[in-house]
Amino acid sequence: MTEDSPQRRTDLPPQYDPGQVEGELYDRWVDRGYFTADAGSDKPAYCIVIPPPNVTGSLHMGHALGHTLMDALTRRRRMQGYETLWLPGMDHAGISTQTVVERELATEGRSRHDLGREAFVDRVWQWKEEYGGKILGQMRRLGDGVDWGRERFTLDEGLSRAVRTVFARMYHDGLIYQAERIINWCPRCLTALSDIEVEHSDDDGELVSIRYGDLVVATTRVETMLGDTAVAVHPDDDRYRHLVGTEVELPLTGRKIPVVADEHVDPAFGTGAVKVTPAHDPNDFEIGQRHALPTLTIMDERGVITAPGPFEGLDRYEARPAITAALREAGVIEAEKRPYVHAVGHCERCKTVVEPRLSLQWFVEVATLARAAGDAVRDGRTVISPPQLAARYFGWVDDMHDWCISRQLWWGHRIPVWYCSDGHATVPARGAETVDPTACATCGRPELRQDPDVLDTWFSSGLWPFSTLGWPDQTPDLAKFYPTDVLLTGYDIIFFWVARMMMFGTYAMPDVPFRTVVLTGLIRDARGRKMSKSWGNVLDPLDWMERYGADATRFTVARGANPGTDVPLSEEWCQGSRNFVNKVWNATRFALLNGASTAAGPPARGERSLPERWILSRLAAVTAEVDELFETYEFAKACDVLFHFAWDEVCDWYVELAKVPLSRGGREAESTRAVLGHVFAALLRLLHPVVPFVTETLYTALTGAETVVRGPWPTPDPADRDPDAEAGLARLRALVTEIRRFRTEQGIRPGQRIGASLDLTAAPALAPLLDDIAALGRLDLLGGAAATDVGFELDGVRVGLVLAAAIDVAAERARLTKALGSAEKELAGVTGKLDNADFLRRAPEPVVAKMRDRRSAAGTDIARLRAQLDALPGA
RNA sequence: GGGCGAUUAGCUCAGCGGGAGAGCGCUACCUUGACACGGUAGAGGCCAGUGGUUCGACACCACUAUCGCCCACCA
Repeated sequence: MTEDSPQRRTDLPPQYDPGQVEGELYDRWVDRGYFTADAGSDKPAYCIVIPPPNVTGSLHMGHALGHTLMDALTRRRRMQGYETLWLPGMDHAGISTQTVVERELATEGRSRHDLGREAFVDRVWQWKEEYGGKILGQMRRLGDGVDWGRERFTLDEGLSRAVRTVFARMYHDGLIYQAERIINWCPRCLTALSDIEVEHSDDDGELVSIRYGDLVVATTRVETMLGDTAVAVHPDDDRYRHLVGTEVELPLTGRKIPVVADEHVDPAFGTGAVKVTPAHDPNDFEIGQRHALPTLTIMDERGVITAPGPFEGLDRYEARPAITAALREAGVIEAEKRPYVHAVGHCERCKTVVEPRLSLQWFVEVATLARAAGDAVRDGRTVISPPQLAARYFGWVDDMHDWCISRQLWWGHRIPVWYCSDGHATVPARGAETVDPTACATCGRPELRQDPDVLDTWFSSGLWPFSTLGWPDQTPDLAKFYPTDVLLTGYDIIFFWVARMMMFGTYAMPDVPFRTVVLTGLIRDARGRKMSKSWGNVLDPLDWMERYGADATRFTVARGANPGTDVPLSEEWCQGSRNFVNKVWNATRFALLNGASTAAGPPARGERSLPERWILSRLAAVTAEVDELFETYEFAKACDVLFHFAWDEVCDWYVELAKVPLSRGGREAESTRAVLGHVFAALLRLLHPVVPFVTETLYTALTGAETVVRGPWPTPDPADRDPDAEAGLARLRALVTEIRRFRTEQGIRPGQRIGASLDLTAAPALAPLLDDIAALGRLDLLGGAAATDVGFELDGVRVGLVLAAAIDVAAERARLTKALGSAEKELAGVTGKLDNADFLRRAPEPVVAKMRDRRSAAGTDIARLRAQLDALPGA
């Protein structure tokens, strides 16, 4: 087109090729600094910190979902003129990473102990530099608009200072303590685990009844009997009351152990008598505490029996049958083994059955922290979206056990506690938290050694929202961007992470870590199952991006993201998204080929044709709707609204209607070009947060602008709303559809004409259509696809469904009769309502009005159908 | 053992007091100068069951059934 300005492009290929543009565009965005935040800016701040993926990690569908949504939120705010910061980074992922490197060492036939601590940690860093952070490149591929200049790692220098500062302060505030407790122990990883690193599953066990002197106890853990130091019964249990205070003999050992009375025992379960093993069971430990029972450890850290005797050296699972056999031989097995399903804890990382183990560990006392974390949500300083998931959050923070934070690992933040030779603990002083102590705080001795253990990974990730912004220093970033605006993550880590950030944030900072928590669902396959390697149903976003493009991948996950519900995915969905992206591509291409332009802006309201009034009205409505859906994190709906507006309204109707004036040229064509340009520019901007690449390519081609990344985000113009035009188009569409249906059902060929014979005076309801059509000119140019489909002419004001000679009169009569029947039924139903006094009295006025409309519409339908029936040949 | 949620078209899901919807799949027709990664027209549903509230219930309430998920130290 001759009007094209030089920088605009019209030479786009008929199929969008994402691979060709995505990488180049991303680099350009980064190079131009679009994602770089300025803490000194006057613009309002908008900040999201990324949930740090594991260094060992690779981008999976869960990331694709979360990152797409975070990117969309940030991109929209950026377009709106906010100073946006989306801060990237990674988590050192204690156990995971250590395990990966240990496995690598194992292939060389070595263990971490062969290397020693320092060399091993060096080795992990080396691994991290070489192979870690693969996911960062994959984030670029997805289009994540993060500020790479602010990338952080949970083990980097600044974050380590934050960890030490918080630890020391909490210690001095009495919120961190050391204690000997029963903790969850993984005999394979050889470390303590927190409660949430333990997964429970219902496993098959066997309940064995064993006679201890005058009592019979039932247990699923026969092997721990070697460590029994009592038998407990309920204090009110009359069966055993006389035995309380006496002693019974522990089989195989000859040891005498006391019978104690304890409320914990359920008299209705089993025999009502419980063996008590304080060193190997958390309940028994507490019973032991209450009755001052000795703790007898009979198993080492690998789960091997250490009690002297015939079972010494056996693994716990070898010991169980061996001891059972010995008990049977001793004649103390009371009943046959009974199958029994019970919940068994497994190590989240390696699935090994967790062993409760008595050991000295560091704990966070959570009561006050958890209360503060709960209150922050209760009083609305932080909002959880969707709100129904707040219940889960409260359920957890309101009933939380103390958190075991020490791990017997080497990869992580070393616990900042030093011991003198007398075992006194020294923690860096308040105000000098990052300075290593040089003398024991208790006895002044100078020789100190640091605690060998490291902190739970979640300790450092719990500080993420402020440690990444520079805390404990008072940095400009912290001042500008804290509290952050949104924390977006899957609902599965509400306990692991969200609650912890809330605890630390409310403790260490003057305000909450984030204003809103947006929880997404989990990724599922097309049949709603979890994705897992063993099911073979894992979908890979990298594969999708390769074959369908980053935009299609993003649109697919975003379109599935209904708040708080799981996101089913399948390759077909992604193909659909790819098709949609291509549709947008081609429609914009059509606009470009026809000289669409944003230079002039849409024509004045009084000079707009019906289709122009209609599409601009719809654009205003959709803009407002999409904007609101973004505000409320309704991503799936926002995508759905845009999908249908773009495809059904812009492409299928407006573009087709636009062909009429475009073919005529002149002022009408000018006006159409301006409207096309305006509508497509707005549509591309609305779509940009979710599908950034294709929209950038098209927007710059259409407008000649440097980028769409900087906006502006469209704002709806309420003055464009035009209910009359929307109603007019609805009538027009209904008529065209009716004509097309008639042609299809009658088997009328595309080029074949049909003549008119319906007298409009018999169908007055059609009259308003004529005005609409008259405004458009010839009906045979209506509606694109309709152009040849419709194929008959508007004859002055006379129009009609014209029955050609060759139609199947009987079939048409049958169809019309059926339609007449349902119209009469509708009329009867609605009339019945309107004759109902109760209805008229109680129903709200709009409802009544709607009923009247329906009655009137049914009436005209009946008249029209009768007229058509009468018009049939042979009537 | 507690808590939460689901049950709507073949599949995956929206709708949540007044005319049953979408995507994919399916049927028929169409190589139409943006797009076959397309177009047009269709078929397909006692909205899990039973009671209740209401002028009116797929939507609200109660119970039942089935299926999920989360939490949980009854051996």
